[in-house]
This record gives sequence, C-alpha cells and structure tokens, in this order.
Amino acid sequence: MNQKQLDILGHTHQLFMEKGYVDTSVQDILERSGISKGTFYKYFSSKSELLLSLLSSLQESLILQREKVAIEYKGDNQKVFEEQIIFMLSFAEQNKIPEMIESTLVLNEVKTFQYIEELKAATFNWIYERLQQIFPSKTSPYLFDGAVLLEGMLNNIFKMNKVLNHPLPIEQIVRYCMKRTEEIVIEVAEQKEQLFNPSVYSAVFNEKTESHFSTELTRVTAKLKRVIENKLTNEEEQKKSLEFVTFISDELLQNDTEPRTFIIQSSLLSLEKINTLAQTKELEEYKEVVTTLTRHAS
Amino acid sequence: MNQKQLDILGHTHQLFMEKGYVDTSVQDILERSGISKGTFYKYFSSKSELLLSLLSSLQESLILQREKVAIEYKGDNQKVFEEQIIFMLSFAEQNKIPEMIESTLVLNEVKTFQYIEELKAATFNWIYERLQQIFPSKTSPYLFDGAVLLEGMLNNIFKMNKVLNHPLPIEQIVRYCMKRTEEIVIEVAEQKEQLFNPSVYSAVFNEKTESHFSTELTRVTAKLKRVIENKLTNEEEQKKSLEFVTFISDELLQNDTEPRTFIIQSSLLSLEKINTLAQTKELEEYKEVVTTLTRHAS
DNA sequence: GTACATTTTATACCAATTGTATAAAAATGT
DNA sequence: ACATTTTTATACAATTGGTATAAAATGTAC
Repeated sequence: MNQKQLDILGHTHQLFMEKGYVDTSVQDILERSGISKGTFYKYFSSKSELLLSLLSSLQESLILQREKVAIEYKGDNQKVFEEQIIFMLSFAEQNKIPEMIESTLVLNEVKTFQYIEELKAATFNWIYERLQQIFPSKTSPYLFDGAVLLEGMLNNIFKMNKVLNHPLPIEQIVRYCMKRTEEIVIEVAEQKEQLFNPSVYSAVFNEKTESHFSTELTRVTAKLKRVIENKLTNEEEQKKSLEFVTFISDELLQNDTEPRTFIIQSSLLSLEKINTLAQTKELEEYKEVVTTLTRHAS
Repeated sequence: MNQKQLDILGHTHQLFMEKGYVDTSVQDILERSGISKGTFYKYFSSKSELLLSLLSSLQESLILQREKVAIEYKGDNQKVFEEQIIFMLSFAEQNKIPEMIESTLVLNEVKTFQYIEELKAATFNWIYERLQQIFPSKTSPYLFDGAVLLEGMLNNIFKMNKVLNHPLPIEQIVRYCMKRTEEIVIEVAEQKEQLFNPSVYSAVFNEKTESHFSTELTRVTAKLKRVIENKLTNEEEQKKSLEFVTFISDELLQNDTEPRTFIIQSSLLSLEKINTLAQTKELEEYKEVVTTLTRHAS
C-alpha cells in the first residue's frame, strides 16, 4: 500500500460513506481523487477489490486502536474489556463498517464471502479470548456460549438503539450486556448446561487469521498474471509461468494442509529465471507477499 | 396479485435462491418464466419492485403459517411460542429470507429501507407481544429488553450454528435461548434494572403494520401515473390528476397524523370524473388499494 | 364469422456502468 | 539530454435495466 493507493482509499471511503458502494461509480472515485481511469486501474484491479482493501485497512486500524485502548486505559480487566467494546462499536458506527460489509453481498463471490466470514470470526474470536481472561476458570467451558450470546445481545440492542428517538449511551448498553453475560455464564456453569462444545472452535478459526495476506495475494497475483499474459510473447514461457503462479496460489490459499514451502520457493526461483519477468516490480511485490505468507503459515 | 404475477413471482423466487438478486438478470427471469420483456414490465414496474413483492408475499405466508402453528400445536403457551419460533427460523432459512433482505441494500432507496425496517419491526413486535402473554406480569416492564435480548441471542447463535460442521438442532437452540431469557427477565425484574423504557415502543411501531398495503400503494400509484402521463393529452387535466395522486400518496404514507379520509375520497371522485381515466382497470385497482388503506388506518 | 380490443412477443433502442486498450502528454529518474 | 515510467484522455466493448413499437396471438361481442 503506497501513498497513492492510500490516497485513493481515503477518498473512496468518503464516497462510500456518503452514497454507499453501489451508488458510487468508478467515475465518482476518479473525480473525487483527481485521477484518471488508467491510474485507478493501475492500483486497483477492480471496484470490488477496492472495497475489500478498504475493509481490510479499516480492520487493521480497528485492531491497532483496540490494543491501544487496552494499554492506555487503566482499570481492572473487565473494565478495560468494556472500554474496548465501546471503542469497537463506536468505530464501526463512525466508519459505517456494517454498511460496507453489507455492500460486499452484491459482489456475489465465494472468495469475498469467505473473507467477510473471517472478519466476523476474528471479532468473535477476540471476544471469546477476552472472556476467558476475565471470567473465573470454572466457567470456561461455557464461555464460547457466553461469547455468542454477548455478541448477539450487543448487536441487537445496538440496532434497536439506533432507530430510537432518544438513544441510550453506548456505555450503558455495554455494561448492561456484560452484567447479563456474567449472570448467564455463572448460571449455566452451575446447571452444567452447555450449548456449543468449544471444540468446534478450531473448526471455525483454523488458519483464518491469514485473511489479510490472502487478499493481498489475490491482488498481486492478478497483477502478475496480467504482466505474464501481456509481455510474454513466447507461448510456452507464458504457459509455464501461469502454471507456477496458479500452483502457488492454490497451495497457499487452501486451508486443509500446510503449504509445501520448498516447492513454492523453487517455483519463485523459476519465475525469476524468465528474463521478461525478472526485476519487474510486479514480480518483486509478488515475491514479497508470497514469502511473508509462507513464513507466517509455517 | 393475479395468477400470472404469482407465476412470475414463483420462478423469480427460484432464481433468486439459486443465484441471488444481483446475479439474476431480467433476461433470466423472462426465460425461466417463459414470457417476454413486455409482459414482465406489464406486471412489475421494475426488478426491484419484484423483489419487494416477493418479500411481501413471503412475509404474508410466514405470518399465516405462524398462526397456524399456534392453532395446531397443543401445549402450554410457552411451548407454542417456542414452536412458532422454530417454524419462523426454519421458514426464513429455507426461503433464504435473510439473503433476500440483504439484497434490498443494493437498491439504495429510502422507501425500501423503511419497508425492511418495518418487516423487522413487525417480527420484533410479535416477539414482544408473545413474551407479555407468557411471562408473569411483574416482569412486564422488562420484557421489551427481554425481547431485544432474545432476538439477538437467537440470531447470533443461529448464525454461528450455520458455519459449524455439526450444527445443533434448532429446537435445542430455541429452548436454550428461552431459558436464558427467562432467567434474565426474572433477575432484572428483581434488581429493577431496566435498559429501554417500553414507552419507546409506540415511537418505533407507530402504524408500521400498514407496510404491506404501503408497497401495494406505491405499485398501483406508479401504474396509474404512467397511464396519466401517457393517455391524458390535455395538459391541464394531466397536471390536475397528478396533483390528486401525489396528494393521496403523501397523505397515506406519512405516519405523523391520521390521513384525512374525506379529502382522499373526494380526490378519488374527482379522478373518476376524468373521462380518459374512468373505468380503466388501473384506476379501479388504485381505488381498491386506497380505500382499503384508509379503512385500515382509521 | 367478423370486427374490434387486449395481451403477448420480438426486437430495436437508450443510458449507465465496469473494465480494456492505446496513444499522447507529463513527470520522473539517470 | 535522454529514457523510462506514470498519468491522462478518450475511444471502445460488453452487460444491464428499462422504454418503445410494430406485429402476432388471443379473447370477446355482436
């Protein structure tokens, strides 16, 4: 993400908040950003990729600031947690994150849906972890349920609050929900009444944190592929290169088994040996993302 | 809604469930329904109107069947309620209602958003009413909160359940949530801890049940307007007619005060006196909806 | 059965939109 | 000063929702 991209992203964020994704045309973005079409499609492969990049950067910012809250705000762990929740709710509302996420539905792409699922899972995951730090360990088998309930209560109360004439302060909502969650968790722990077995956990969150890099990968892959298809005149070389790139993507994006890093590295080397590709910035960018992703996954 | 419209609606429902609203082109609908473009636009003014009609008819069917459950299923009131919730969740999932509702976001029309809000409010409203019938009266000031919490818990657990490898039966989820709601409601009643004051109720649901007829109204109004604009050659007559129609819509669709039925009736009479409009089926349909709506509202 | 009215079809068309292609101009690096 | 990259401007293709219209099919009244 260079400065130009961030610049476009900023203007687009404005537009999406004003008119929504669907009613913002690429033309609007060009005018607001003061760039031409060519420049836009140089930095983003499509309007939908732009939306995903935006969501990705917002998520990054949210996580960063959420951790900052934990550092700056002094108090017992539960109070800090409440403060973090308050921040997250406010941040999401101010930046119209729910609306952005809903916009992704029009894209109708499996890949996008997966990414959104991962975003949501990451938030739930964080809540679940925090509850484990806050509540007594005897309640721990019931905290998965507790996290689901807390998230659901918060979301629904927040929605209701938005349509009311005299909305309540977020602080009050969060405190109320925390109290209820605490009572529930203690009660179900006594009654030993469990809904979800937390072992489902791993099934849901397996490798899901790689999501950010996954979208980066699809982006740089698309770019590199275009270079290959346009610049490589030798048909056999083109075919070979595409085979490598496709292999690497498949290897990194499937979640079932570990990616075979050595084969990936060797594929990268082979790609570099193709003269027309060597030293192109597209390949450099591609290499960077791929190596980060392999290191991260192992 | 005549047979042809229902027929188109059925085929469209299939398509929307298979590919979603966005990826279903009008062309697809024409082919699946075996009709031509002209016929389609005779019965539906736009693709988006079709979606709203579909949602409207699904909602109608849901309410009907939900009442049927109450009649057929014998047991104490709470058990019946649980059974109704189970039905609603299953019905919504089978007919992909959440997906349909999410699709409406791409339309980006205030009117549509309002209609969706009303749909959601109607469901919440029903839950709230049912809780009041089920739980002891001393908890009544806390049942608005209870309804919000119950709805939120159900939604979030249901979502989580869908992404799991081994989903739980809906029955178990509903029972669990009902138990938790009961415990919460009793607890907050003892502690006298209220979040929302139920007086906000009227503010939210004021006249909202008219929603079905509202969409009907917009539909027939659009049709009549087209007739006026195309068939009335006398410019003054055209202007006059449009003024009447606009007035009636505004009067019926605003929620702040009661519609002035006598002026509406007189406007209808004036419309009938215009020769070119008299006895057109568009005007007949229009009259029917308008009179139903005034009767209902008074 | 004929004449008229309505419904339906087929098709051409318009406007808007996303995305591609390309040549010229401007900016930047060396 | 020259070469390379970036950026612009613009034309273009493809798809879509929606309108317009003439011809064909169907229904209806006499």
